[in-house]
Amino acid sequence: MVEHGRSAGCTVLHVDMDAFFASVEVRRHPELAGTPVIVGGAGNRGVVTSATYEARRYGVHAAMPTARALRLCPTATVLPGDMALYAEVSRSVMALFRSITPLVEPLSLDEAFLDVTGAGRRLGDAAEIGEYLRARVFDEQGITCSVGVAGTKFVAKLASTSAKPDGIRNVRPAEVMDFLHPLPVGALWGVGPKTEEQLLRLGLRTVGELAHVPAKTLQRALGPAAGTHLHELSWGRDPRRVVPDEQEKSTGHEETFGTDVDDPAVIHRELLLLSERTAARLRSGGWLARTVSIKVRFADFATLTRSRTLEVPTDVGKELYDTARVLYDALGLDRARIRLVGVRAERLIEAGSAAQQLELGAREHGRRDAELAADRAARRFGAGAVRPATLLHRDGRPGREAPLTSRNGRSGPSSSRGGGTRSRHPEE
DNA sequence: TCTGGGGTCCTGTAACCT
DNA sequence: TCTGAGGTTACAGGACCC
Repeated sequence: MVEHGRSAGCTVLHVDMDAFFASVEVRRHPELAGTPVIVGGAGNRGVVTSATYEARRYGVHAAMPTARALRLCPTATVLPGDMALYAEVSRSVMALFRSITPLVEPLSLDEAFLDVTGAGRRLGDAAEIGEYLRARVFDEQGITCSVGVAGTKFVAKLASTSAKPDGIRNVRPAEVMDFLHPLPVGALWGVGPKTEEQLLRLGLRTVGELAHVPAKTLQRALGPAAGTHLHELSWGRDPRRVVPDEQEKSTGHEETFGTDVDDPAVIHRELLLLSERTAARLRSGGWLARTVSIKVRFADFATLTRSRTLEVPTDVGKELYDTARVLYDALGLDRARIRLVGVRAERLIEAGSAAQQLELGAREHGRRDAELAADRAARRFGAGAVRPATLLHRDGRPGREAPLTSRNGRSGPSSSRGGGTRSRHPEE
C-alpha cells in the first residue's frame, strides 16, 4: 500500500520492461525460466539484443557479440528473436497505458513515458498508478517491468533504471539533487563513451561535479548545444513534455554481410533489396521520402554516408534504388572490401499531402502499382513472396548473399528521436 | 574481443539565395 | 553589373540511444 501523496509534484512515469525480448521468450518457453537466455544473432557477426538477468550475472549485456557472450556464459540458450511477437506484446502493454492516460509517449517497443496529471483523481497519485501498472502488466502479460516516477522525463528515466529489475522508484522534487549528483556523468542523456572521456579529462566524474562547472565552460568544451543540455540536466531541469504520436523522420534498412564483400554486383543486389524493403515500409506507413541516403561500412569499420534529395518524393523501391545506386557508384570504389550497406529514406512527408507534387512530377505509376501488388501478396503469402527478378535465384527461389540473420520484423518506422531520447532497441 | 540494426540530433562546411 | 554580407539549405560525419 502506498501512503497518500508520496509523489506530490511528480506526474511523469517512465515504464521500462525488464529484459523485454528475453522475458517474452521465457514466457513462451517456461522450461527456460530461471536460466540464462540470450536473444540475438547467432552468426559470426551476431550481437546480443536482450539477455535475462541470469545471463547478465555472467557479464552478458546488450550489443555484446554473441560469440563473446557464449564464452562468458556457455550454458546460455540463444534464441533468434521474434519481432512480430514482441511487437504484439508491446501493443497490448501500450494499450493498457493508454487506458490510464492519453499522454503516452512510446520510446521503443519496451518503454514509454506517461504523463498522469489527469489520471490522479481516478487512480491515486503517480506512484500508486505506477504500482497499479506494474501489477496489470504482470497479470496480463506475465512479464515484469520497472517504473520511475518524477517531475521530469529525464529523472523518471533514471529512476526506472535504478529500480530495475521489477521495482519502482519515486524521486520527489526535493530529492532530485540527492538522487542525481552522486551518479556518474555517463548516466546523463547525451553522454556516451566519447563525451564521457572528454568529461573525465576535465576531471568531472559525477553529475554533481559537472553541475558546479559554469555552463560557459561546458559549452566551450562540448559545443553550445551539448554544453547547455548537460548543464541543465545536471540541475534536474528538463522542460520536455510527454508527447504522444510524434512524426517519424526517417526509415531504412541496413545489412551486415556474413563475410566482407568486394563484388559490385552483390552490393548492387543488396542495395536493391534494402530499397525494396524500405519502400514497402514507406507505403505501409503512408509516407513519401524526399531524401535518399546510403551508408557503406568498410572492412576496417570506417563508415561513410551519401545522400541526395529527390526532385519528386517517392515510396517506390525502384526509385530509391536508382538513387542509392547512383550514390554508391559515384564513390568509385574499386573492389573495396565492404562489411555493411544501408539505405535510408529521410525527410518523410505524408503521402496524401504530396498528391499535387506527384502529379506535377508526372511520375511513372506502373512501377508503383506493381510494388503495391507485391505488398498485397506479401500480406497474404508472407514477406518476399514477390520480388524483383534480380533478387531471385535461377530456380526462382529468393536468393542473395548470406547476410546476418535478419531480426527485423518491425511493421513501421520508429517514432524515435535519438540523441539520447528514443530508440526501438530494448534494454540498457 | 571485435563491434547489429534502426533511429535522432548536432556540427561544420559548402553552395545558394537575397 | 558586380560584390560582399548574412541567412538558409544540403550534405557529410560523428555521437548517442537502446
